[in-house]
Amino acid sequence: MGVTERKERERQLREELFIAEADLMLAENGYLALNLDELAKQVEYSKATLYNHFTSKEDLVLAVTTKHMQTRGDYFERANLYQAPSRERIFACGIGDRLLSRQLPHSFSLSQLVCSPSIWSKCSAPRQKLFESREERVFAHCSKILYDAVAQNDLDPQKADPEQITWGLVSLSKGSHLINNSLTLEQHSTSERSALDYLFDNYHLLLDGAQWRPLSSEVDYRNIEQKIREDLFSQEFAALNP
Amino acid sequence: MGVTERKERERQLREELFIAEADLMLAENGYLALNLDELAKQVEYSKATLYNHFTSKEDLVLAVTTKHMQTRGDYFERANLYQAPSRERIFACGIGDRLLSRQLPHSFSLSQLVCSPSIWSKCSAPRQKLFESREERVFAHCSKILYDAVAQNDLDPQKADPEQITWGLVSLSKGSHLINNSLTLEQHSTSERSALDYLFDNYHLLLDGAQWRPLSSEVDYRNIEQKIREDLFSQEFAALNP
DNA sequence: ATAATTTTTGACTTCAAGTCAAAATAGTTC
DNA sequence: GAACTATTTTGACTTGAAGTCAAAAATTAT
Repeated sequence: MGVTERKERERQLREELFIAEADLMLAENGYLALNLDELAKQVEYSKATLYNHFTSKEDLVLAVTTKHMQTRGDYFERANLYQAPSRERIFACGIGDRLLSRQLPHSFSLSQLVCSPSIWSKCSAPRQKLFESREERVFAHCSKILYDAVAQNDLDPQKADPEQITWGLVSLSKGSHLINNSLTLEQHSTSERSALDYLFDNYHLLLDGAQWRPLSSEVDYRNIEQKIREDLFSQEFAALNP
Repeated sequence: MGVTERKERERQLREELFIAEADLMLAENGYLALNLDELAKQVEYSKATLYNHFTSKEDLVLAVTTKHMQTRGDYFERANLYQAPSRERIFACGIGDRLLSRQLPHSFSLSQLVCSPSIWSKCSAPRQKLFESREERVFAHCSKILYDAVAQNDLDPQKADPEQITWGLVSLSKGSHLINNSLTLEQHSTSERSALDYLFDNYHLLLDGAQWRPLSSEVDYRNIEQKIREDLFSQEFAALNP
């Protein structure tokens, strides 16, 4: 008798509906403007039903963010499995990251928010665990690429610590997106380009500094960027600008 | 008759008291836990008096953050006026930045917060202007150092765009602090060191990538870090660990 | 001393998160 | 298919904090 299973499936579907709708609203107006009364009306359930699924507003936001992190993991997996030199594979992670931030411009500020103590502490333990495992998966793909880079002699761990490089790249990405979401910082550019426009250039500055071969003086990473877009993310990029 | 002046001075002092107390409370428990009823009790004024000074809770937080930005500007000014090669001066900015984040560990998340649309839009125009000018001052000191680096032939603008480098360094700093404040990200380190511990190493990776002379293969920036601490920030660092 | 002005405040409104007992619905048993 | 049980849903409620305002208190001017 599959009644329990069917019910569970329905519950799952309902939850996904809630998460998807909350995602839309978050994309629209951000966390502080997210109103559960409004969301309840939108999904045509009562607010109390929402609280049947999520322990708090924060818990709901964590669920949305976990979904985003799943997608990031998918993109990084593709990058990791890509048949290319290690430096191209790590670059592909960056391109996937950038793609995600175009598809879901609010994903960066959400994951910041969710990892801050005041939000995190109000989330349920199961959802915290799930988010952590999704995030772990993202890091595991990075680490694998770093490991291969050393194994394949593209990177000398004596010259630059692989873990350091990982944190450098993550910092660059997070920082650039942060600046991009900031209302004041952008203004200090004298050119029209801003932190996010320079992100890939700065990746390569850092990787050149670490002497991760091939250096950007040896190959043209602008062309390689195009190649990676086509090889790994052609559908997604095509769908971006309709 | 200096009655108006005296009153203005008293008002100013009162405001500083409010800001200082709010700063303490923010350092303690963060933005979401900041309660204006509690703050009013603490400073022994009514909440309505607080609203006589600040148009909203957000406006108060912006005032706190502006004070922090003033200090950052002071540190960057010191770095800019330092009699040393350009690369040491830009490094000194990084050291000042890091110092500030030790003195005021909450300053980073506050300035993030304040520049997000939902907060920024609830602040008064005069305080927005003030914050922007404080931030502008910080950038102006950076730009001056970049300009000098090119003028003194330490940096070739053909190889790496000075504006790009600025954004790279700012991204690295913001990103590392962001990670440091995140409850989940830190866990993915296999060593005990984390993003912030690697920050200066990554600065130098980036600056080496940009070929900003002297390269870290030519001089020992660990020693230079000690020198800068003593030359520019000795008092502040001494006061840090009581 | 008194009138005018400014400052301060307690009591209020508003809004959204979160709770809960009762109603509605679905499933089970005879 | 009626009666009983379990689960799900909900409207109406409580709570807590931001923000408002008219009146009281304090200060200054005449």
